[in-house]
Amino acid sequence: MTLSSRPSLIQIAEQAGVSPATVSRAFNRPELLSEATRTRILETANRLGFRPNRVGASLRSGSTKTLGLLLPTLANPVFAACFEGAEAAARGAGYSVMLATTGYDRQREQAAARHLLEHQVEGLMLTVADPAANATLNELEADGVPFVLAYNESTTHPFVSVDNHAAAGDMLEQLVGLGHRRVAFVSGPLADSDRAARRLEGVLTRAADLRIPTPVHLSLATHTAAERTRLQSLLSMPHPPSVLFCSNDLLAAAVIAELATVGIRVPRDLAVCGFDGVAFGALMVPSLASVYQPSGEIGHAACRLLLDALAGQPGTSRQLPHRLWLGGSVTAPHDSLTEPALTPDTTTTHPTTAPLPAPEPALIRRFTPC
Amino acid sequence: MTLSSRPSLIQIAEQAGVSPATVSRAFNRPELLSEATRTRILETANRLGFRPNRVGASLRSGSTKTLGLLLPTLANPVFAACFEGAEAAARGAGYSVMLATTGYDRQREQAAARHLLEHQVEGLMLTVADPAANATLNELEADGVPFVLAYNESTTHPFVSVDNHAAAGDMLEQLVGLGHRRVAFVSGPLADSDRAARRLEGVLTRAADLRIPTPVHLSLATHTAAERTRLQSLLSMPHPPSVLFCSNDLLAAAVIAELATVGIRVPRDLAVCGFDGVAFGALMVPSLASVYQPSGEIGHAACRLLLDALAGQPGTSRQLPHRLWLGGSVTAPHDSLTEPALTPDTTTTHPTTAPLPAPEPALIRRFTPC
DNA sequence: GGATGCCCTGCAAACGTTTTCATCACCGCA
DNA sequence: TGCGGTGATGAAAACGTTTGCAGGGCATCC
Repeated sequence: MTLSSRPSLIQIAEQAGVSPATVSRAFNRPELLSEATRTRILETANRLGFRPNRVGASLRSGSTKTLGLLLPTLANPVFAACFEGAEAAARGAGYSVMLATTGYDRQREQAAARHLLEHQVEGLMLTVADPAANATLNELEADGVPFVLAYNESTTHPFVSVDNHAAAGDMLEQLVGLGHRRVAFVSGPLADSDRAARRLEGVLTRAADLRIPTPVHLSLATHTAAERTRLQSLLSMPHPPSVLFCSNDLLAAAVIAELATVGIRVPRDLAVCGFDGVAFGALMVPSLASVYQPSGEIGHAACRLLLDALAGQPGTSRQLPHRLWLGGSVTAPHDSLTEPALTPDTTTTHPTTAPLPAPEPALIRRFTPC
Repeated sequence: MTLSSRPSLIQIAEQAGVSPATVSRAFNRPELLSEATRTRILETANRLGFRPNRVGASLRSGSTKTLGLLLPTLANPVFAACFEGAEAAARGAGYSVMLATTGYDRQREQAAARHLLEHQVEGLMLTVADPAANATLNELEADGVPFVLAYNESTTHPFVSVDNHAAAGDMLEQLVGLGHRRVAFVSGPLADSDRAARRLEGVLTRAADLRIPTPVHLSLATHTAAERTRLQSLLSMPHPPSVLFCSNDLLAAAVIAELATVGIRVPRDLAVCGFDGVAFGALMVPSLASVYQPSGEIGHAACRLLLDALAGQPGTSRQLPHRLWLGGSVTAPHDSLTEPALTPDTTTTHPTTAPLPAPEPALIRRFTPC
């Protein structure tokens, strides 16, 4: 019933009649001790409720066994999944993860990175707006802090992502295969996301390959009232797009909701697809067509890459395979019969494109508890 | 270009020609120093790129300025928002948050709590299955570790949540006001979530108050194939429910998707509502009717409560106000004309029930970057 | 001019652990 | 009997910081 704080290693040593060093060894190098002393120590520790103090250990050993993870926001389930993947990988290696979110704000990004470094994280995993020009990254580099990018792609820094260029191209190809010719790519400000920029590029490149009209790019900025009219004016052009390819699923959902308010039905009047493959997209009605990227694995792989680097095994950047999920939000355009459709075998194939397995049969299960 | 790790406070002291103590004070108690020495130290620190080592500081001061947050999963945006709220509150007070997820697993819960405590977090915020009987909580209590529950309600432990009982009752009342009489409450196993249990209770109590037939409870467990048929058999009863009240939004979305596969349209054939008020619910078409709970603020308030307790100002549990969001997934039942509707003023009113402000006009903005 | 007090700074211990080095007992072997 | 080796443990320093205590300098006041 005492509120006495837990005993330290020293008290265990005294109680067990050994030196502090021996107690330490009982936990970290048990093979060095005799059976007898080891069990005696473990028993005393148990009895007194000993809990090793990582702060002391970290200070002395110079290793906190902790990694930092810097993400834009957890409101996007993509990043939430990334955290869980990274955390699992870290835990598997005896490491902890310290998470911080930036809200897409450069100031907070830098502040958070420094904060994590003050906590002596041994390395960092992060997603930034544009790795090619990023103050935080430069600082890390200058400091010699090991780090790995997640979701970003870079020629100069280690990263884990999907091949955004190819993935977006693959989705476009599917759309074209369904008969779509007039495509609009919808995104936020490209300066805020190199992913969106690459996806747009991928769409444009593949469109040229497939010889369809150059897709329109609609970049929605902050001010929504105005953006709403821009979206509508896009759709009231003489030859409006038959499909909107949104740079991420959250945006796609928002766009679909927006369209609904002006009476445009998806996919009947207009097809819409997204990018990310978030779980709730599969629950939408119709389900959201999307490019699935394995977020949990991205986090996991980024963490592994970082851990390997810390262990002196630098490893190499990875592009994990994406999958196309052709949900009900995309169908053939209603005027598709009036335009010649490409035959499937004129389209190029990509090794990373594979049909997504049947929709998760146990979604209910995963969402049941709370 | 040197990979030299950052200098310690000692090097700064040497360079600036002062004692380590003075350097420490330059950062923590600057008012104690003369203008001259303070600026000299700060300059040297800046020049050498000094970064205070929190591990050393924590060890000496006995305070890590870090709190633990233990949540079931980030896959549910409710908890993601909770983290961001808690993190903001902590940051505002100079604290950090260390997050761990349990995946609704008791073993992991306990392990994670211990892990956080080894990291010397000064207190814990957590969401558990049932606070009335929880090994982790008992251990914390026995250890005298300060903690605050989030989302859980408890008579014996401090918590921050909404009034689940009243909130669910209020939603039921709205449904009844629309003409619904046959209600089914759908949840996961109640043992996994005291929130769901309280919501069910709230529904049953209010149903009795309003003198409508006792709502049916459908508890969906793990095995989905079987659950699917249970759901369908519920709907093929002689007098099937006209509305499904799901214990959370993710479940509601999954149920709606499930219904769609068997040709049941929402809300035309059956109304569905959820609980949580997650952002993507507002983006669904039709938008998901739900009980909105302020997750960010729950996290924020829980953190404040914990911080106050650490500061010796114990504070009291809080139930934050909920809001009803009457999305398009709920309309009057198609047979409502055949049944007498209660007049609005026969229904009781609750202070925490207030109409939700117009749907977030800038949803697109929030989801644009990635 | 000496006592008083305040402002600024330094000394040194302490936080809890890890780790290097040394010690000691004991065994086997020549 | 002596010697090298091995296995088990201890002594003590170190990690980077904070903080109680003390002291020196300087001004103020009687």
